[in-house]
Amino acid sequence: MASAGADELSTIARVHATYFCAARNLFSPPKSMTLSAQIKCLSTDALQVLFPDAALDSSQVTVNLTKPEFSGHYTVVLFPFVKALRMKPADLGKQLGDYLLAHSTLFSAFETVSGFLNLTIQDAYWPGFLLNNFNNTQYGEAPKQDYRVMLEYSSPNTNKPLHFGHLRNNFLGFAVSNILKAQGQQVVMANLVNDRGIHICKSMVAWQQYGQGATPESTGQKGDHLVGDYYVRFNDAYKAEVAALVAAGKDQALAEKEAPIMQAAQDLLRQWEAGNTEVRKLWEMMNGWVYQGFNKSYQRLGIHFDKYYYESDTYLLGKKIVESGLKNGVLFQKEDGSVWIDLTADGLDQKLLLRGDGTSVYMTQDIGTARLKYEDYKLNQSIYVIADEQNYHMQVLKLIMQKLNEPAAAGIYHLSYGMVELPTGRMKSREGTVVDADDMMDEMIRLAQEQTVAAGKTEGFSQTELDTLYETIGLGALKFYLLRVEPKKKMIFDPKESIDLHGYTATFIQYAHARICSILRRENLPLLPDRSHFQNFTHTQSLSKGEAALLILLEQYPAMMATAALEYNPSVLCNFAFTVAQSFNSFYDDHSITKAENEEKKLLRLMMIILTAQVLRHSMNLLGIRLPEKM
RNA sequence: GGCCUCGUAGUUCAAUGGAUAGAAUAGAAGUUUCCUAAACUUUAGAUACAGGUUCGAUCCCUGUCGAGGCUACCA
Repeated sequence: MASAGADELSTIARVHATYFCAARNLFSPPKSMTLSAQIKCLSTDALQVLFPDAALDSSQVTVNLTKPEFSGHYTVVLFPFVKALRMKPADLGKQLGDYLLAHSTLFSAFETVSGFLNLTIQDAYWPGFLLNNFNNTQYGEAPKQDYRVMLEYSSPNTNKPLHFGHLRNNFLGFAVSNILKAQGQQVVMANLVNDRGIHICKSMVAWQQYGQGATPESTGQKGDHLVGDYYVRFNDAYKAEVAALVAAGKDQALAEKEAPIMQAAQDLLRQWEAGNTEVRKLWEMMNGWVYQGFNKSYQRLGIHFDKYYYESDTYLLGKKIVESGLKNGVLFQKEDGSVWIDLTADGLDQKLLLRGDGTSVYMTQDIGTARLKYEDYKLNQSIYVIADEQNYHMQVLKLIMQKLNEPAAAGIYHLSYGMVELPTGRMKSREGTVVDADDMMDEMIRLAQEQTVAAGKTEGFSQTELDTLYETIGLGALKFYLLRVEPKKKMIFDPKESIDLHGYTATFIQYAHARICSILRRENLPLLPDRSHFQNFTHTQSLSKGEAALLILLEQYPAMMATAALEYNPSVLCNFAFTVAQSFNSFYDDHSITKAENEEKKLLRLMMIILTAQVLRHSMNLLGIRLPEKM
């Protein structure tokens, strides 16, 4: 898991290193490189020319953004060279700065402060940048490549509705899929439905015993919620039975095993696996209810899948692979007939792959699915979006696949994320202490409506438009809230405190976007005007600090996207879009656009805000967040 | 017990080994005859603890303390 990530990172690092070294085309790095990369390239070459004996290479060159309290935009860190070259930082900075200024048109000034060389990007850089990109809907994306990756996400159990924790999984999987697509990869979004097993049998037993034929139609209840209620019902009954047995003098462990309703559930599972027609019919009916419910939720969440896998279809393949592994001697059988793999040599434990009664476990089915996925799409990589409680499971899966000599093994990567917890601890659907996903969506939309009305912002909208707006704001806030934290960190959500619509939120970004659209409407311009509108643009005046700050940010978008993709980390885009919106708001505050000082400034700023809106839309749309044109 | 995460302002989150640790929110003080004040400006406030490596450590290493997860013939 961590090691897979590290491998990936070091591979990319190597690619970059060779790229920079190969870019020996002195002082004319490719235009397609980001500013930061160009500066790194230029600085490396300059250092090698100035100090040929020092054997410096690009891996030692660090380029950062200049802190706002200093003048300049990008900073080269000089400390690493000071010792090797036996020079004072100020002297080194002066030499390097002079050289860069003399040999590149990128910079207009430099300043050395302690061990940092602060470089100022020439104003003349920006007109070309803007004209090339301001209305480019693909700005930030990378070219298509023949790299096939599957993202498995959502992967629900069919015995209960989605809860708040599942939402993190769904948003994360959807967002990362889109980010990788934007990076040119060919992505299959897959959903592996855990449709069989003891969990659904529990709901089935409870429904048989207490349901009296209830259906979604007869109760008016969403199917997944209906089935989920019987799952809770099962556990209530189970607890009562265990308590009764214990009160009658039974040992706790024995009581848990012998409780009649549990035995009934296990009996159902055996009948299911034996293909009992009645059981299969009940199973199909109740799963069908759940799928109807899930589909409604998915639709509302705005997520979708290219491919569904069902555990009931793959577990037999898993069994087959396990059986052949047994023949090969990779696996072994215990006296009771159960099948195991011994991973103690790898520092792990022995792992069960088939029960003594021949029924399969979770791992068995995962083995089958992994092979099936690989054969279906000839994948370069297979990413599993699964909570970190399954880190061990995924580590073992990959290892078993390797030992079984399955070609799918190499591409398996676990995108592990921290669980969403309540202030009181984990959500437990068995105990009914969950924040329901559907309820959460309702609540967010309600909140959006309440605050929109309170702010008096409903003028000029039809009721349909308002409903759409509330949903855009409410669901946007929900998605942003769950995506803005780095995936691997766990997060705590307190239902008593509603999700904010101010500050570091989707609403903030949506508002900046709406403001830009408002300006464009005023100017009778579409969101993405034709380049001919700016044919007369010439650059003669220097940029203000606010203009330069926003441009520096916008230029970083492709690099940010690449980072988000490399780290499988949508929070990078949340952070970036928020910073852009923040920078725009400040800019907006002390620069007039429609009433700019002169035509040149007006055209410049129009291009800037058009690109700003484009970047905000592009980044947020990847996360499944829509930006309204009016709010 | 073993293995793996994680401890940063009151709170929620940032910070490829680089400058005086950044935001948001809550707190304090301001801004609207001017393109949307769901905004902007100013202000106060934090690296759990102890060592080590380094020119430089929130980041890497060791130990202590604290939180969580895994270690099922559950999924």
